[in-house]
Amino acid sequence: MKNNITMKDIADKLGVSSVTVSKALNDKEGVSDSLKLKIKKVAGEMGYRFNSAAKSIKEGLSYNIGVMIPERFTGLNDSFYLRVYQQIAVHLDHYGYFGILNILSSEDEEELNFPRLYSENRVDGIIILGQVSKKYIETVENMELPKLFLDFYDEHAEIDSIVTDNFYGAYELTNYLIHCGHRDIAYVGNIYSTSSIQDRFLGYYKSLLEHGLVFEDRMLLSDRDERGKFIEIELPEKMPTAFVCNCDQVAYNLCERLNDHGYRVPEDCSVVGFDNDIYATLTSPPLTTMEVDIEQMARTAVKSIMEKVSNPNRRNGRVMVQGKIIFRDSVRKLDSAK
Amino acid sequence: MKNNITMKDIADKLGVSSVTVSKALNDKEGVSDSLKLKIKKVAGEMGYRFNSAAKSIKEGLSYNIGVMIPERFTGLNDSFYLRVYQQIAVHLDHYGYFGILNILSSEDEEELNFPRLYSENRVDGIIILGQVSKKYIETVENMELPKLFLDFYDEHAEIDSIVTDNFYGAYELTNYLIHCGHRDIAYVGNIYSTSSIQDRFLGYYKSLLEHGLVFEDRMLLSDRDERGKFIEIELPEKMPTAFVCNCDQVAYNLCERLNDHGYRVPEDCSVVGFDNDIYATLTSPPLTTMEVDIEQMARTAVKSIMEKVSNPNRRNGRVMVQGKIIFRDSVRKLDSAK
DNA sequence: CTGAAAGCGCTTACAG
DNA sequence: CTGAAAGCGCTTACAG
Repeated sequence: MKNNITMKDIADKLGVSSVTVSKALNDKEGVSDSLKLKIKKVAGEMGYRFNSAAKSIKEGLSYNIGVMIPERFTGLNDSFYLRVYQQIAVHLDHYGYFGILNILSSEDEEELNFPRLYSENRVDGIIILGQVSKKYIETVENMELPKLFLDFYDEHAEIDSIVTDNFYGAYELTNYLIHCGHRDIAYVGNIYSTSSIQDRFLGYYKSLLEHGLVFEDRMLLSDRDERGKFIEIELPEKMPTAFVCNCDQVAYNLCERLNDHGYRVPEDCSVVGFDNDIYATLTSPPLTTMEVDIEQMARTAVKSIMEKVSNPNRRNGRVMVQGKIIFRDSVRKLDSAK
Repeated sequence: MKNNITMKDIADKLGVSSVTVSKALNDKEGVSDSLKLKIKKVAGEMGYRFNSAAKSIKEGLSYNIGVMIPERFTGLNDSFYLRVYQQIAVHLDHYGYFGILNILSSEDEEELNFPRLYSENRVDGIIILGQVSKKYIETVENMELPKLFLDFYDEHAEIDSIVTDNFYGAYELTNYLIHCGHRDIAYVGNIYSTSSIQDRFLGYYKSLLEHGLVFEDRMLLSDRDERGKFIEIELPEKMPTAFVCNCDQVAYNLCERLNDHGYRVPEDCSVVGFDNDIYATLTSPPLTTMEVDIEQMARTAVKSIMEKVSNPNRRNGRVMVQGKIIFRDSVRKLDSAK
């Protein structure tokens, strides 16, 4: 133990009790204003630092929230989750909380180990950021702690979740294309790969249906194999006038491919992406896309987990966070547009 | 307080004392192997979770390390520091530690406030990740805690630091260009902007000197204004055969600019970058560049801070972490190359 | 308005 | 090999 200054030290110096010091420093009632002031002043002078561990042990609260990100989402170009985590940290701060990052190793996920965060009682709640295996979801369910899925959900698990509104987002983007006069619109993505890709496809599909447009098989282009590895996108014989891509990176790949085949964006084909990540600004022209509202997701997640910490029975169900369309120059307004 | 299971509960159940339970669970001496086993078994069955706060208060250690990142480095495309933080978290785990992220708001930096991390005694040490203001460096110096600068240093401050070997990295890259037969090599970067840009320039310069090449003013191209905002790079009248860029993003910008002017990479001009970030793979052809070894930086930082936690007088000085050249296709071997 | 006592859950000497 | 006692720094009743 370093020779830290404690409340007792301050109390001794001023000839009062440590109870009084505690009350003064926490702005509680029962200490005269003048004494409070004097105590705070001396505390400052002595370089007193509050010992949060002592408070924790009394209250049974750590004032930390754990954020678990599966290892596989932390690759080089995958900074999305890290940015979410960062926003979470910022918002936790408003509640006097801190965020502790726990990368979930593939091994622990496989072996269904509890995270150390949990078994050492380091946190008052856990946010699982990024899809974990079905099996591991059960492990999470067994943790006696407020918990929250962020950016994914499980239809069976009784755990609150917060996700981007993929369905509505793709629906809106497709509506926009139709509004611009497009009638032959393709969707790019392997819809069996992830639930977001599938949900975004369904939003696209709903828009088609609502506008009386017929979906044909040739309008669905795959972008990756079953293991998630990107493949070369096969352009259809009869070219659509517009493409809804399941994410910006794929939109970027598509643009490259279109250019290679002599198609120009947006003169010959219009393209929209999803995410508004770095790839959206690397094409020329930059992409019209759906911005995932990271800040809002983080804010909502923090609010939800804090509610659950103060009331463990609180249920918020599945919350959708809406994005917003970023209009850029990758969509052409056809003459047929009204 | 939630109705948590404590060591006392396990002790009562087995008719032993909590001291014995503590010893057993911590694999300390003084408990028979059979009792140890039994205690561990019961602990598991009862879903016992260790209360780290209680340990903290006894030992005066939180088993957390704080990582402070100035707010301005956490922008959209600036995931570098977040990736470093993530690696730090992974390595801290090996020591039984966790990482707590504290974004340093511009306001706190301006007003020279201690981070809450520190004033609440939440961590055993602090890693400052990313350059903070001169003034704030003094504030950091006043914190009575092991601390470490990561990815920057201050010539005056008596604080250990870990940085990429910018100087040697640029030196090596330039050597490589010369080895490929280039004699007229420009450097791209505002050398008054940051110390890394300057250090990289000096490495480039050393290579020129060593090879008897003369540096001319026209060979220094600025890439940003005094406020760090990228500007359009002005190509010199007499074009060099190769460019050393202070980072990949600038190399990317330069390639665009070269293409616009009808120069092809690497046929007409060779280009090398620095960082090996996403921009290095977005040019065509992809860039030969210096990979900053994030993993190594994080590992070194964690090792250093842990040493300082166990021995507060430990000084490691300024440690350089070497990168390695990633060879790709943006450099042409000239015929004059030996 | 002020403080003595008890307790949070654990660990560290020390005694048996 | 086992355990009673004390203590880490704080807060929460409760008494004065």
